[in-house]
Formats: sequence, structure tokens, C-alpha cells
Amino acid sequence: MIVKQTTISEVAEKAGVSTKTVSRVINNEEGVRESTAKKVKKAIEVLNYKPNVFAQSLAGGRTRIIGLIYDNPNPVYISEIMDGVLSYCHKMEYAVIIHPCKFEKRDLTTVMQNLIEKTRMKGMILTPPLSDSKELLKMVSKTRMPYTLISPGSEKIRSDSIITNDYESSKEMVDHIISNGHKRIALIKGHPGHMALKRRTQGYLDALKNSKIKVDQSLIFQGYNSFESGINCGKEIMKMRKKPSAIFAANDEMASGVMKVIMDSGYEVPKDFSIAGFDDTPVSQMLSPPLSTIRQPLEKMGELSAKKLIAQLEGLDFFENQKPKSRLIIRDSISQL
Amino acid sequence: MIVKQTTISEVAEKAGVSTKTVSRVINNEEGVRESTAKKVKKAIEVLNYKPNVFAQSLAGGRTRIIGLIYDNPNPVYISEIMDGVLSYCHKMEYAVIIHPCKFEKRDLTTVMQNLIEKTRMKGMILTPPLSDSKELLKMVSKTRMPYTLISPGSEKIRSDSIITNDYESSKEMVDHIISNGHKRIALIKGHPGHMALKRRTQGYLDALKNSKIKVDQSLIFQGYNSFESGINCGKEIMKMRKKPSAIFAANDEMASGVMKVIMDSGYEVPKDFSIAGFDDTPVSQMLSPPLSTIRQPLEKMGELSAKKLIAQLEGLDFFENQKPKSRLIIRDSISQL
DNA sequence: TTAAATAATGACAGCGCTGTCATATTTGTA
DNA sequence: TACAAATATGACAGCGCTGTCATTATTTAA
Repeated sequence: MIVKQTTISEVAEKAGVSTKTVSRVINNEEGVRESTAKKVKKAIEVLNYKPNVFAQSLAGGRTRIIGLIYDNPNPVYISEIMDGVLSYCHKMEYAVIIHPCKFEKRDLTTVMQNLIEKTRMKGMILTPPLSDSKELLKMVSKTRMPYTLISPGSEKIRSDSIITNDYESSKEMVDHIISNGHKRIALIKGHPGHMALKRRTQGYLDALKNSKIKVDQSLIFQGYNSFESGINCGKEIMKMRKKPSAIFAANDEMASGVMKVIMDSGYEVPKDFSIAGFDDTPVSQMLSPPLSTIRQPLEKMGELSAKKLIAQLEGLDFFENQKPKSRLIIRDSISQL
Repeated sequence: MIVKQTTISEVAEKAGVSTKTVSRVINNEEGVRESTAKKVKKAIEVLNYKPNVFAQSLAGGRTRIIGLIYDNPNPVYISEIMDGVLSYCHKMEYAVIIHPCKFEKRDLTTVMQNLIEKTRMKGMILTPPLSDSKELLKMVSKTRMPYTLISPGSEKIRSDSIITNDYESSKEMVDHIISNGHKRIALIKGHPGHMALKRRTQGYLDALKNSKIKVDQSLIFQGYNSFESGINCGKEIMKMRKKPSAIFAANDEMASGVMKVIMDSGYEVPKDFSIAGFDDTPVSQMLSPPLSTIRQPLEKMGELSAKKLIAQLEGLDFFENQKPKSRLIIRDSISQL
């Protein structure tokens, strides 16, 4: 910007008060007479004054900056979370430092520490699988910086984490499959490093149990969240003599992989195999047949994570004790047996 | 952060020089003796000193902040662009304000102006279709703030915009389809507001022309970039008496839509219809059959846009005069006729 | 009506850095 | 060796704001 920006003292002069009083009005401090505040607000409006955040930070030590840290799992996932975080932070006038990073990296902790020190961020939102990195959490805790965790492994509802009903909705999906007459239901598990996905496994297990279906370990496959790993699991399934009639994958990518193998093997979905995924990524509706899946309220979760974090930062105690709810999206990939 | 950060004067004291000299070293200003610089660097290292960006901005007036503004077209698209922008900016120690917004919004210009003033960003990267918003560009130009445009409508290679060979690769794709014996090739055009997609149309047109195939207007359909619009175009195609044998869509979403309709109508791809898309979004490889498409070097483009912008900001003149190249990804959706 | 208590406002230093310009140091030249 | 020119360094103000604490205006109580 070449244009000079108006400063607090110009506002003060215009309003006929001291800069400190203007400062009070800006920051909603109490102890300003209504009439004075009105004068000041008027002057701010007329002069189109915008506080200089750098000066504010420098003088007050309070910087309105938080970080959103992710380990690029799925662009769609992050993008929705980000939308929620950004819109809330924008409203609250917080700046967000977006930082993709590599989970496996050895020096992740050091890199993050540097980032924190350099940017002077005051809080941090961690997405999975970062939200389960013991090492990272330890380091962040040590700085005493507040953070919120999105979908950490732990089931507990805590003020510093956002979890959804992954467990319940997985169970619901498997129940749905069972109610369609399926008994041999395979599971493609998620990446073992992603704790949150374990809840989906548990949902599968408990649904079977409730319906008195014995868990058959040969029907449980280890996937790694990717399309390719879905393909590999699909191939294994195709090799079985006694194949399942339905397959529940812990995410849509893996479900797509399985589906591809099935179709390439000359079978039909859902005639020969029923399939369900998780996440409702755009691909799930583009497939033929479109995939039954589960939609998480990602944007909401992003918003909530920012809300909790900012509440901590401002010393408010905001404790939303209900989980944002995922919901089943039933499309055409599950047949009545 | 609770921890106190080291300041420039502590470094100065440790190194036995003035703060100004430390400042000189930090900013790579000339006129510092090698030996002095070494002492200072040592002290910085030992004390793990990180300059306070707020103080720097306030004192120097130079803020290292740029904005990445987008109108959420496709999460995957943005996410790759963002990766490129962020990694380069991180390296150059620039902060990036990510700002999604709505293209159609009436007050877009005002909102952006406020954003600029509030954040004090010094430059801006605009993605399509924002990069073609006359209104917005006019406002930005008026502030004299440098910007770079990703895939604007204009073909010209300019120092402030990044374009790829959309035209050439579309042509190449259509050539490829033609070389497989197809003569009746339909086109699903992109959203009319997205100028860059017009180049794809032109590629189609010229490929036909070169091969002496007469352009049949009834084979050209207006899509709107979405899966749904692909479905609509697909339905129209299915209604034709004299159907095309191949369909080229200006993006993968629309191609998927068309493909779905084809398969739902009982036809097979590529046996009955060949299809090609554009963008190589994840969905394209998950489809059965996987889609032949075109991959743009999005991350590279993001990086380049940041590079050009920062070059402008620092008064360097960086002029990359070659376009980052897209390339054909040939999978199984096109048959030999 | 007046003093004490309370509320509203202001003066001023200082946050950590960089710009300007003065001063010290080194180098080159005769 | 002396002195000008060139180079390196430092002193200090000030960027725009907020914290602290002093001062002034208003309300309350006696």
C-alpha cells in the first residue's frame, strides 16, 4: 500500500479525546462514557480508521494469530475444515497461519517450534494425524500455548478437542448393512497411525456383536487410507474362496479402490458386493453406482475448533459438550440380500 | 507464548555492537565488515534470536505479507496451488493470508479493500475466476498493490500472470481422440465466466480444424464446471439421434457427470463412448474406467505466482517467460474406433 | 453543601525494531 | 606521515499502539 493509513491520534484529535480513550473504545474496555464512545466511533467511521495490528501486537503483546497445522491427508478434508476455521477467525479478527507439514518428518517438533517462535502465534489447531502425535503435543504443552485437536484418538470429550460420533455412525452404517441381510461383512481398516479411524473399526465390531454375528478376522483388512491400499485389499478379497457380500471401508478412497477391483473382476456393485465408505468426498457421488457413505460436519468442526481455541485465548470458558454429528448418506452401493 | 523472546538489544550486547548493526546483519544490508557480521550471526545463533515481525513492520513499514484469494472452485485445485504458494513463501519468510470469497458477491470489491487495509498485505495472488474480475482488478490496481494472476483469460505472457498451455494441451487431447479414429467429438464447455476455460474450447476447435473436421455446433454443450452440469449435458447427448462417439469435457467433474449418465443409460465407456476430462483430479483415476485427462502443474503454478509477486515486491525483476506445462494423462476412457 | 468515593479520562513511557544522520574507523594518496 | 575519501558503526528518534498511573469529573453519602 502506498496510501497512508489513518492513525489513532488522528482519530483522537477528531473526536477531541486522548489516544488512550480511542484505544479503550477499540478494545471494548469498560469505563468509557456512552457519549464519549459514540463520538469516538463516529470519528473512526468518518476517517475509516483501521487499527494497525502490528502496533497493537507490539504494544500490547497480544497478537491475534493462530496456526492451523495439517499433514495433508486429503485436500477435501482439509479444505472444509479450513473453511470453518477461516470464516470464524475472520469474524473474530484473528489471523490464521496455515501450515502443511509432514507427519513422518524427524524434526517435526523442531520445525514447529521454530514456526511458533517466528510467527508468534498464540494458539494452534491440529488436524489428524498430527492431533495424535505425542511428541508434538508434548512440545506444544511445554510452551503453554493453547491448542485444539481435531479428531484425536481419545474418546473423551475435552475442552481442547473436537470429536464426532465416528463410532456411532460407523456402527449405524454396519447396522444398515446388516439390516439389508448381509452377514459376511468385510472391513477395510484405516491407517494404523490415525487413531480416530480406530473408532470406526470399533463401530464395525460392536455392530456385529449386537447382531450376534461372529467377527471373522479373515474379513478384516488393513488399509492405509489411500486408493491404492483399497485396491490391494480388494485384490485380496477377490482371491478369497468364501467372499464377503458387503464391504465397509474406513474412508471413501479405499472404498473406491475396492470397488474398482470388483468391477474390473467382472462383478457388479451392489449386485455382487455391497460397499460403504466414509467421508462423503466428492468422488463418492461420482462413482457408478454412487457410494453410500458417512458425512462428517467438517466445516462445523473447523469452526468449533477455532471457537474453542479462541475462547481459551481470551480466557472465556466455552465448553460445547455435544459432538457435531456425522450422518449416513445412503446411495446405491448397498443391496438388499 | 509465555516465554520471553530475545530482543535485538540482547543480541547487540552479546555481540558487542549496536542494535543498528544487528539490524543490518538481519536484513543483509551492505556495509558491514565480514568479521562483525560473523560475530553478530554467532550471537543470533547462540541466543536463538528471532526478529519480532511486528516491530519490524511497525518500524520499517515493510510487511512481509501477501494474500492468496480464491473463490473456492475446487478444493483440490486450490489445495495444490496453495501448497506451492505456501512452501515458497515459507522459504522466503513471507506470511500468507488465505482468503476464500464469493465471486458473485456484490460487495466483493469493498470486502477485499477492507481486507487489504486491515491486514496490510503487500501483494495478492488471485486465482480464477477472480483473476478475471475487471472490477476487482481495477480496485487492486488503484491501491498500487502488486498482484499476480493465476490463469487469467488473457493469453498474453505477462510478468504479473501465470498461464499454462491449456490451449495446446486441449488441442493435443482432441488430436489424440481424433487419431483414435473419432470424428464426431462432443465438447462440454466450461463455465462462461471462467475465461481460462475458453482456451480449452479454442484448443478443441483448432484441433478439429487442423484435421479438416467440420465443427458441428450441435455437438457443443454449455457446462458449468459442476458434476451436475455434466449430468445435464450427458442427458442431452443421450437424447440425440446422431450421437457423438467421443466427448471432451473441460474438466473432470463434468466428464464424470457425462460418464455417469452414459453408464446409467446402459452404455459402456469406452466401448460406446470415449471420454476425456481436464485437471486430473483424484476422481479421474478412481472411475471405472479411469479417465484420460490433462494434468496442470498446479503446485508449480502456485510457486511461480508467489515468486513473481515477491520479485515485484522486492523490486527485482523476475520474468519467467515460459509457461509451466500441462501434460496428457492417457488412461482407459478412450477407445480406438 | 462538602468531603469522600467512584468513575472517566489523559500524560507519558516503552514495546522491538529501522531510518536518518552523525561519528568513528579504515583505506588510499601524496 | 598527514589528510582526504571511503567505509563501517552508532546514537537516537519514532513507527502506532497499550499499560500504568496520575489527574480530573461526577456521583454518593453525610
